[in-house]
Amino acid sequence: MRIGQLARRSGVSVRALRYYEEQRLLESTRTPGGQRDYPDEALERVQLIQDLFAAGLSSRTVVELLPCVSTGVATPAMLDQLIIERDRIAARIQDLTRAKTKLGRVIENVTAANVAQD
Amino acid sequence: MRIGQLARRSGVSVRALRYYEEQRLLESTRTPGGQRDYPDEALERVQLIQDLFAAGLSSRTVVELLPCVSTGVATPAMLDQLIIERDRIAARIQDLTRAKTKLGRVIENVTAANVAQD
DNA sequence: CCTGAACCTGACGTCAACGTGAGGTACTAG
DNA sequence: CTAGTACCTCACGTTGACGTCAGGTTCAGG
Repeated sequence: MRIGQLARRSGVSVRALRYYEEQRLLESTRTPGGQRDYPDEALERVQLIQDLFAAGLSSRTVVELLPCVSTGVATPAMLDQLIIERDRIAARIQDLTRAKTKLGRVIENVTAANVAQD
Repeated sequence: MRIGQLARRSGVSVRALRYYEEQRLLESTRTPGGQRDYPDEALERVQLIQDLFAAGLSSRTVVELLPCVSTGVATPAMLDQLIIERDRIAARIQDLTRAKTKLGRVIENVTAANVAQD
């Protein structure tokens, strides 16, 4: 599969895929002409990368953790890092939940005020 | 209260507080000498700003929503925006929860493998 | 009066994850 | 063989929320 197709299937830009390769998050073989060629598994991989990015991990962290995420094998240091990141995500969820609750209350207030006004 | 004290109390940097003012998120009166002077309520305000930033809102969005967040009065457009942001946060929580679950499974796998190895 | 800490205003630097040309090469259909 | 599209590699631009340095001013204590 070439880069354009992978981009369309995964929903990320061609530029992003090249960036992932630059950051060693994603590999590709090359055609004799020098164009990138991806196996089908690349799609999953890209989606995993996107998930981790969406979770706020940096590409540096992702590149460190990808091996054990895909193979299930990790050094103690990698395990520590995994736990750190999971906890960071959990904390972030707490933050977001608080903010959401706050906004929710504001919405209730505003709605109530508007209804009262009608 | 002067800017240094507000910074220490709120846990944000002096630079950040000046930035908030630049973005019209936070007001201050000035001493005759030109130094910023904050009322006690500024502390709450800063914490609210931080919460909204942490929730991924931009300063532009925050400056639009702050009035109704603090006063409880909103135009229909503001209400729409509030709802949009709340839903965005909810979606983000979903993403993070998925990522957390994924990492959690990886951690389980790794831990199981390591235990088996012992 | 004088010093050291805290403050002031510009204004340029940073960082990540790409976007966006520029200028050239590879692949595919007819 | 020749379009037209997809692809390639630089390499600079973007955005948001500040960090940081320069050069000067204000404030509190002794």
